[in-house]
Amino acid sequence: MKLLPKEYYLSDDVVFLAKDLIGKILLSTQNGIVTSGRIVETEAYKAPEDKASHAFGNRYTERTKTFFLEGGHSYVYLCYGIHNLFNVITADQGIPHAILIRALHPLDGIETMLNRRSMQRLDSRITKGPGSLSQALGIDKRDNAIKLYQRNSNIQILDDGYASNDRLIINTPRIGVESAGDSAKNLYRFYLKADPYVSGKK
DNA sequence: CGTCCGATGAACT
DNA sequence: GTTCATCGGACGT
Repeated sequence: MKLLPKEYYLSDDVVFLAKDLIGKILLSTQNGIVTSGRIVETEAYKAPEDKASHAFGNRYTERTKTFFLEGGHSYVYLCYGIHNLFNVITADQGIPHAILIRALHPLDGIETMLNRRSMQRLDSRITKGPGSLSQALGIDKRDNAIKLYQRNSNIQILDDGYASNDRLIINTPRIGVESAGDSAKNLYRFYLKADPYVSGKK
């Protein structure tokens, strides 16, 4: 079980990293309570040329300034006024690439996740979809712009040796970006085939 | 099964 | 005022 080092996030190939993060473990510690899950679905956002990204055209606002931090930081923002969406910033400082984590296969702290999700019984909706997984892991705006590669961080990404490359990873267009013109056609979404926690299906 | 829509806030026209 | 990287409940087939 190894914490991904800062260097891991500095690649300028955000599409490769989106695929490579499949199988890694996202771990959240909130008030001393640990919850975690294996990443089974991601999407790359390759600004400045990507119209689907908040940082399209290097747009720089109070919200998007996080994109311009060095790779290895988190980017958490409020979507549709309700859902906190968790992203990983990649590449060197000043290059606004990001990866949205869209689904997890739950591992630790399932009881806590059930409580946060107001669910009685475990089913795949617990961490299926970017808003749902953030709620399950207790992620909100306080977790924005933190360093994911430090041992004392509330959010960390770990590699336990799970060989995701030996499994079938599907590559498709992204979800919910129809208005992004040609950028919507890019095959920037990755997911583990046959995993029940992948979004967009039952 | 499917489609529709409200919730709710940040950023933009 | 409108749009938006979403979700879940309501209702029709």
